[in-house]
Amino acid sequence: MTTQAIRKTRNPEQTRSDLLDAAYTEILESGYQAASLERILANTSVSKGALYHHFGTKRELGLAVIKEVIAPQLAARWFAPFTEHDDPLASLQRILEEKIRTADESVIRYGCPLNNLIQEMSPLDEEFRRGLQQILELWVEVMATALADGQQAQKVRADVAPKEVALFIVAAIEGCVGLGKNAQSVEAYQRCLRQLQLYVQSLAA
Amino acid sequence: MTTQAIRKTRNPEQTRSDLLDAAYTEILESGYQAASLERILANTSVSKGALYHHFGTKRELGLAVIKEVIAPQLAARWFAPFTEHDDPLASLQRILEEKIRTADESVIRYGCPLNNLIQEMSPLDEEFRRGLQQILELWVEVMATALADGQQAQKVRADVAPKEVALFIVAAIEGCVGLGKNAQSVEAYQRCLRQLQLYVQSLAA
DNA sequence: TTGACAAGATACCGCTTGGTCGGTATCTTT
DNA sequence: AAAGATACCGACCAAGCGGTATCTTGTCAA
Repeated sequence: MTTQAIRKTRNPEQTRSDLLDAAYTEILESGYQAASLERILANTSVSKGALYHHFGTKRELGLAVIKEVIAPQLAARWFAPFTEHDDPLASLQRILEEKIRTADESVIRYGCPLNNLIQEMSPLDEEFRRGLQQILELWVEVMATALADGQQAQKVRADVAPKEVALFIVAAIEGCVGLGKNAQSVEAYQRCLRQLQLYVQSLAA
Repeated sequence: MTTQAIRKTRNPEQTRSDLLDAAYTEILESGYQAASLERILANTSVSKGALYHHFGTKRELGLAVIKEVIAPQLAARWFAPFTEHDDPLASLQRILEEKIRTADESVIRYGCPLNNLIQEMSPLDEEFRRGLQQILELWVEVMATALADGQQAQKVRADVAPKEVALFIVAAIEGCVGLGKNAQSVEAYQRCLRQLQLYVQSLAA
């Protein structure tokens, strides 16, 4: 016989979304493997029963965080701006300028959630890897397409290989975040992105 | 009363070094937090008592791996080649060419031990962060010095800022490894490094 | 109004984890 | 040879982990 501390009103979608948010934060702070379900529950005042009602395993929760939290977040912050104009280099410069301007301690502290999970999980779990890879490929594709369009519009040098350069730029971005994170220095992060800006500039026709 | 399975001959240095090697591998495969002491012991046939004789805590073992295994390894593979010649860009191209040529599944599978630990540990443990930062700073410094020397010798464009560019190159390298790791694709890794080569080439006077 | 099911609660479980501790064997010193 | 320090052994421990079982309660269609 148990007395239950019942939530007044039910709201399964809210519960699910609360769990995803808390899990996202916990994973960002501790990594996936070290993420504690107990801690996630404590931060949501959701019960373990509710958690396992919505997600079959910790793994499922982690995969859902990738698909439903991280992917949309990156899409909004990095992909979307490209589709707005016909000069991809200008778009990219604007994005980078924005990142440099708004860089603060929170970005530098925990780094890029995508990159964090890549380094930790991609050798350990094939499904995690594929989820992350999907985001990465979309990112590269969006950028490559924009670069190719830019070539048509004579804004981008004809000798650049769009896919290759897009891949490199994504790599450089992740690298910059990573270095800034370890230096715990907003300034180092900004200096690194500035060099990337110079590189992007050199791609102009 | 316990009967002990004694090692015929004592060899503390060997034991310590065995532990460091096994810990390095375990950390590379699982990350630091998920690294299991039991598994390390199983791979070394060293007893738990011996481990805790040489290292006070798991943390000490991890820090020792950074200082005594990862740091020298990176120094040998990435720093040393710079001091050999007076044309830093040529040195760098040679290093990158070598990396592209010898890229194999093992590099792509587990990525860069330095980068892995950065993403996982730098927000969680200040001493880990400092140990990793020391390696990073040395790397950047070696490269920056080489670039500055290259400017003196008129081999490097006068308008490049050595420290900034060195930082960016290190970031780009880590980024390339990271992307290759998640793509599980030697080819993606190579393509990414090729773009870095083109960038390095553009620095020539 | 009621039956069926979704949603949520909580006590509990087996297992692994990093770490401890009393003890023993070997090596060095005197 | 005695003694003291160093190296090593392995049983044990508390805590935290992800996961399960069993229960109650809210919701809504029939």
